[in-house]
Amino acid sequence: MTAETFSITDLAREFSVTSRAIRFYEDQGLISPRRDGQTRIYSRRDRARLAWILRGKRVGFSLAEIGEILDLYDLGDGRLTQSRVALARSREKIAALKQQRDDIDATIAELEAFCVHLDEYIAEALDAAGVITPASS
Amino acid sequence: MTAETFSITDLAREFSVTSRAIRFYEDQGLISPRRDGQTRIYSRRDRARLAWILRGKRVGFSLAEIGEILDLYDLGDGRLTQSRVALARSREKIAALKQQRDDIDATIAELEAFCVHLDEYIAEALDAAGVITPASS
DNA sequence: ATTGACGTTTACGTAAACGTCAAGTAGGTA
DNA sequence: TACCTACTTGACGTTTACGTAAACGTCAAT
Repeated sequence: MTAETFSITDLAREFSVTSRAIRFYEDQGLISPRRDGQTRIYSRRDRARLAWILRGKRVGFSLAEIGEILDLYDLGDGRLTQSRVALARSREKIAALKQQRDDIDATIAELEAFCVHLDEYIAEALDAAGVITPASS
Repeated sequence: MTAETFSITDLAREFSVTSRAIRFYEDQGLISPRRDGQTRIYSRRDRARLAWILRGKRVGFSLAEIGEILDLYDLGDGRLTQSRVALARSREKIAALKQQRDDIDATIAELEAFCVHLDEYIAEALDAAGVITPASS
């Protein structure tokens, strides 16, 4: 079974980030590991948060936005109004992400079409040079 | 039919960016409109490049990366080696984009699940307060 | 003739997300 | 005891992508 707690370098290695970055996320209020004296000790929950942070980054969220989202997860008191706000915010994020996914799909499509052109061009160029290409038999 | 040429503010308005940003893209070598004296005049090709730039940004490319990609499109002499490089680079970008799309899908799924929880929580809270909710009849 | 809208360049400012020292502590090992 | 390693907190540096202000030219309308 995986360990219950982790050091900062454990997490740094596991997620391929520097410990400097992890401390920075803490400065920004995104993680709050407990301490043993000065030393930070990360729980699995902290580890999960870090994973969220990093994926959020890959998806294009700023650290501030990631902070907001993580806050939404910890409603704490679970007040009704707060839940509603969280719901609205979450749906906004979802809409933004869907838009972004469409952008990505469009970009992929365009690049793939471009690859096809390149393929054809390369095949022709080789063909013109008298090289036998797989599809030109 | 749409105009053949555009001013910087035309494009700024159309794409909701500042003219400052557009000039900046020019500084970075991403667009090179022709000039009438000092004044920039953008062709439809320039406009298309700008659209590419902005979508590239939304997708998470840096301006430098966008520059690379745009360069790939203008092979110019169309040298064989260059085409092969372009092909390889394009496929790398495509792979990265697909990875990113998966990240986005995962994030959307997580947020949607969270929304479901919130919905349930809100319904329960209202129910407990004696409010009649649509699904609790 | 002046105002206003639009354009230009040059140059410094800024926010985000860390990198990179510097300088010190705490604990284990040779 | 000396040293090494891991960890800590500042604090300044860096890159990216523009914002913003200064100072000016151009042209149409009032």
